[in-house]
Amino acid sequence: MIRLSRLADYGVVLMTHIAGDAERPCAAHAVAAATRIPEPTVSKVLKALSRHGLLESHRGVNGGYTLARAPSEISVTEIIAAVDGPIAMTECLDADGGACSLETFCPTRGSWLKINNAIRQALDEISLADMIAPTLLFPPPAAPGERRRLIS
Amino acid sequence: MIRLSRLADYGVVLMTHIAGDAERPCAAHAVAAATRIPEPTVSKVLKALSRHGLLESHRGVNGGYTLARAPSEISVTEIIAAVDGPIAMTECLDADGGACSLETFCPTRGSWLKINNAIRQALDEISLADMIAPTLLFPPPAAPGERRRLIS
DNA sequence: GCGAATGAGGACCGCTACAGTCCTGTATGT
DNA sequence: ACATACAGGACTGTAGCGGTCCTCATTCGC
Ligand code: FES
Ligand code: FES
Repeated sequence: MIRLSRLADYGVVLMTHIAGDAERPCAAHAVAAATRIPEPTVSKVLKALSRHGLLESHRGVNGGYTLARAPSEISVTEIIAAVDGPIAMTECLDADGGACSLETFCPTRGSWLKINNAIRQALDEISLADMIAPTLLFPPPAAPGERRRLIS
Repeated sequence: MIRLSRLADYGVVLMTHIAGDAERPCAAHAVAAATRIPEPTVSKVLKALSRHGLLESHRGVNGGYTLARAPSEISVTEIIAAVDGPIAMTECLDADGGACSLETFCPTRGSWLKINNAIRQALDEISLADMIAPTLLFPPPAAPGERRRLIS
């Protein structure tokens, strides 16, 4: 029902991997090998991440990427936004100039803001550190055949 | 950063419209005219909604659609799910059979569940009634030039 | 009973946006 | 100098989405 682009997902996975690899710069191809994500794509995502100040890049031999901040200081929201760009949910007010013809008359707009705030808040509260850490908070792994719907 | 499909958005708008029109059946073309959404599309969305038991349809002359339940008993989640179908955010476990090769090894999976729960909960708490009602809870209308990002 | 209105349920199709690839610089360390 | 690795594009194929249309089933008014 709600879709997060795959690239954004990659972003999070890559960030967690780099976060787990201490301070040593991780080269793109190394991360690609570790995560099994095609290398050019990894490179692309990593570049986006670094362009938005979430990663620091080091060129040259033995170069690579390191986290720009502590894991606890990086929220999932930032990662997603860096990769996907700021795309609004409803596209009513997407770029500039109301694309939506109903604009002020539509009774749902105010409510969408409320919803978006709720979601953003939920996402903001989750830091990269939370992503690495305790899987213990969650129910035991699903049975093999079980099919988990992330969002109903 | 997170996208809700346009059809799903339409679904919510249409539902609120019908909810506002009391118990009299609303024909598809009437709703289309009122909402300025192209008629065939309205028809499509409405059909999906009724197929999932959120609307009741009445055929024949003076037929149309009415809410199947009270507005307060219909959550936004249901509407979106009815139109978009249950699509998970990360597609790691999208349909059946893990499409994601990392499956159990990926440290982020547990956390995604947490995130999804948070989002689902936020959405579940909002009923159709909430969508119609008080826009008063929210800050005053934005200044003309202001550009609101729904989700950063 | 007949015909108009209205929904049901598909088939169909163009297009955008996403995912993925590649190429040509530029910087850095050995 | 050279190998390594990032930077920043351009480019492309494709799936899914948004939108349209057509044919049947049902119900009501006349
Ligand atoms: S649908 Fe665009 S403002 Fe409501
Ligand atoms: S990326 Fe698929 S389970 Fe983590």
